[in-house]
Amino acid sequence: MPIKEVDLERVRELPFLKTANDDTFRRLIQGAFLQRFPAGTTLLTEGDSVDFLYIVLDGTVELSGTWNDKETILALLGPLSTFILAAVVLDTSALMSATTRDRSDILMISGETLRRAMQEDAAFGFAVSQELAGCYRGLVRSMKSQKLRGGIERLANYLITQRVRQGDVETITLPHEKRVLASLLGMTPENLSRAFASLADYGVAVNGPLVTIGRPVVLTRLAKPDALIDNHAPEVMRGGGKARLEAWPNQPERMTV
Amino acid sequence: MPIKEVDLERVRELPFLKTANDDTFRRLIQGAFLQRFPAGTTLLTEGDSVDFLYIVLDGTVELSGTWNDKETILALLGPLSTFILAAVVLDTSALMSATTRDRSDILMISGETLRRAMQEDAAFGFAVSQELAGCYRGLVRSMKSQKLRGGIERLANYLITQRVRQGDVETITLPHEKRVLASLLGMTPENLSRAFASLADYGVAVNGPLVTIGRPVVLTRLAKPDALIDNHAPEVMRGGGKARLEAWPNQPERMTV
DNA sequence: TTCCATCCTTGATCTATGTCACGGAGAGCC
DNA sequence: GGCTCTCCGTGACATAGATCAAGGATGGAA
Repeated sequence: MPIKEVDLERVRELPFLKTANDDTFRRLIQGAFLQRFPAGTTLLTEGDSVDFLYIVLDGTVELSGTWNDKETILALLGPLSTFILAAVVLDTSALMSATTRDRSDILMISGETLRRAMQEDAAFGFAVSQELAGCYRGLVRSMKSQKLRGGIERLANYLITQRVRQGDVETITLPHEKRVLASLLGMTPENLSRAFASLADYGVAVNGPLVTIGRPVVLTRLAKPDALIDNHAPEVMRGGGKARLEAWPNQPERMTV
Repeated sequence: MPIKEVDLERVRELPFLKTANDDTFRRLIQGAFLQRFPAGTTLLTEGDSVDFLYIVLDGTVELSGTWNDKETILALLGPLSTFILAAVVLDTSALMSATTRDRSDILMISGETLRRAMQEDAAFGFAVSQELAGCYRGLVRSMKSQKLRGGIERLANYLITQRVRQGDVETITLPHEKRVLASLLGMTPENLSRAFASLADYGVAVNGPLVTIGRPVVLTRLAKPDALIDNHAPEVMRGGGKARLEAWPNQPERMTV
């Protein structure tokens, strides 16, 4: 699948490619592939050695890990996310599997070329560091959420984050199947159902993939969102008024769709 | 506290400084401080803006996060670990608090200088990327352990990792108080006690900070260690023989003490 | 020595979460 | 319509983990 001019322009706008000089950019693109995959395609299995940096141009990619016949989803990535960057930088094997959830257009950049470019174009190398730092901080946030909050609280905060991202609407649309969401939030589908049921007391009404947040203030009081865990970018949080809610800066961090 | 020549040599050996050119190294050190802190000193509180990259030269530093009056330990760092690198690279505020657990010697490098150096010395910038990538992968491992394993399994794997790192000895020494270990493993101290008690059936005997692993094979059968979760570097795993145990490469990743 | 503080352990109990089983709603198909 | 499939919700139950309370061990400090 040829790389279209319009795709190139989109990719060029990625933060970690924006500061690269034209020469670096050209080199990276020259050895790159753009491929369209159907839903459910396994792009990478954990343990595989990694030859490419992947960039989601369209669709959704799920990053997951397994152990002892159990599986968990670690992140869901939408357009213009990179993944497997850390493994590429270290030229080692992947710790996570990557699977498409929708039909997806994926740009694959040669890992070898990327590493060489980083060592020759310092501005580009710095931008990659920033991208990695963003991924790292995204994971720190997930980890804190996982260890410090209970299931209902994780769900409540997820809903609030979605609400902000979807433009403070009253009714949000869950972007994924509920069993996928359950795994991302670290619980079973059965428990997610029950968590939704519990949130009815806080003004949350569920209708298929549509979730109406009738009393955002009440839900927020339960969720206690925190700027150091929840990344509500690009919108800024209003209301609430507690210490940590006062300043809610945009974080240039990876967003988990 | 003046920076001694011997300290400089140790710091120079850090992977992420080894490839830096002499000029870069000199510049980084020039604006650096070496400070000795007593145990229990808070170096950084989550939310603080970050001006320095920290490097543990001696002692132990705990990275923790809080929410809703609960606290959890995210990592315990020993000598020659860096921390808060991601926040420095992005010039943003810290997501974790950092506290000394022992008396500790900490080298502090100006964040501004570091960022400038990265953009001027591509080899150095690349090395920082590798350091960040290692931190990221360490967190991915923790996350998988947290979401996929139960408390007893997490403890069992912790013990096996310690055994490998301490040189395959029969009796290992827990490097931290048990309540600290409990928080790191994501459980309460009470539950850690009970988890130790359960492991008695698998040949584990506890005596204060000394833990004797009488039947490593039996414990390993329970723990099911996995190269994609547990980082047993620098030693290589022997025995076991299951698929994923065959190759257990040394991972150049951050080690959580 | 006695006192006190800290850390750890243990038992009783409660809560959260996982597991198993079942049934309904809806989509696609013949 | 009737079939089958997947996803979702729900009840009954089992298990893991948290909480509360108490007490034992240890190691200073007076």
